[in-house]
Amino acid sequence: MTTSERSLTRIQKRNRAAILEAALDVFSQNGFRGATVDQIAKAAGLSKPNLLYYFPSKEEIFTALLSQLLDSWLAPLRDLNADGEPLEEILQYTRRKLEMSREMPRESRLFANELVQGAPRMIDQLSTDLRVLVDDTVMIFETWMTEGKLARVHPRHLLFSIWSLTQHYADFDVQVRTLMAPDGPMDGAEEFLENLYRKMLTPAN
Amino acid sequence: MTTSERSLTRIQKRNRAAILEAALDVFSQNGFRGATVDQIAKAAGLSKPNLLYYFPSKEEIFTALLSQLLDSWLAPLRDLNADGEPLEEILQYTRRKLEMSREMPRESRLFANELVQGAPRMIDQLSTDLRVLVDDTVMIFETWMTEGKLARVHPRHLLFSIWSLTQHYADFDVQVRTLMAPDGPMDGAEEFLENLYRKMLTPAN
DNA sequence: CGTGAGTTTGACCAGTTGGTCAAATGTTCC
DNA sequence: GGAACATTTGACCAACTGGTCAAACTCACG
Repeated sequence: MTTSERSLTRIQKRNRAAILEAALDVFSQNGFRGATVDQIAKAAGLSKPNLLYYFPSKEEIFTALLSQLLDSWLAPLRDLNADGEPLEEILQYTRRKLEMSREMPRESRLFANELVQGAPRMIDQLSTDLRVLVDDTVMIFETWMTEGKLARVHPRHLLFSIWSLTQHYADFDVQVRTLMAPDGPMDGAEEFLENLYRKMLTPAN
Repeated sequence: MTTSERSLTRIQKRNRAAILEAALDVFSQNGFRGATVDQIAKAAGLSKPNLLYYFPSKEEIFTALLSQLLDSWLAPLRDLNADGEPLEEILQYTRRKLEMSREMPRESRLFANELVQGAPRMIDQLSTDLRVLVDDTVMIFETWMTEGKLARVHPRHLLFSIWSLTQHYADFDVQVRTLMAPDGPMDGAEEFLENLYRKMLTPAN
């Protein structure tokens, strides 16, 4: 946030929020380059010059949106409790990520879109914030494994697997939907994932 | 293929191939809308009008590329042998998909880009060709499970899991690379996946 | 070689897009 | 009620983009 929340007019608050909401819609559907400022403006119920009165450029809308979303996107991982029961913590995290695929598919696709094109506007945050968070998580995983509370697997690939197995349902929704029909796209997904991680991660005695 | 391979000039063959190769590069990096005809032309070593002499439009380049690639992309799945040893067949398939992520990341990203944006130019093939192939595969999986040669899991989610766990490494390469450094992005991936599928799919006795 | 078909190109066009600007309209607050 | 400030808009612009076209050039082949 460049401007402090306090100094914002009633109208500024409403319009900035509407713009970011509209931008999420449009960017997640079309990617950065595929989205037009006009589309976003229309979706936000503003004229293009009016939108550009609130954000100086398309680029700025996008980065504002990214930094606003990244935090909440990563929150479940931060909530991982090192003192909890390892397998249950991981299952809980997986469930939350799967739920986010269902409830926040636009956010998932926004990141997917950006990542698949090399994440030109995200690399900095990836290599700092996310990297740190992942390193911390990996240490937790390793402690659990050393203590014999979790089967030994590569901790980073474990994390990737959770991300890809859950976000897949949001990012490639069209494909999943097509191939699951007439069932709903996520029918049975939770059971599948719970079984997968239980079998893989339950320590051998 | 609209034109039969036979009736093509030496030059036509060379240039059409160069264009498709260049198009794979450009489309996979930028998505359909993000790619410009000029970029593709330059990458193919042609002028824009010259490129448009071989393909009538950007759209046509893209669809030609898609239909050319989809077959080879799905080949490993077609090769699944219903009479083979179930677990080994699946591990073999997983290994091949992982190898394709390493060796053909552009193809993977091309499809990912398209799918994440709702696959407007692929839906037909998804709901016909791919759907049939998946249905066939599901039947094989179900036979194996009924015979007790494979632990019972949701067959469609099993397939999705293989796709997402392997293609992840190509599609989100930037992220994986950043978070795996200083190790190579795919170090340990094969072992991780083999362990995962063995543990999940080995039938309980 | 020369001729007709195949290939290449520069110039061009119309539509789209990100962004600007001055003027008009609203809002706030004394 | 009006001055100062915030918001909104229509008109506009330059850059980019997909695509066209006629003219020039190159190549295969008799």
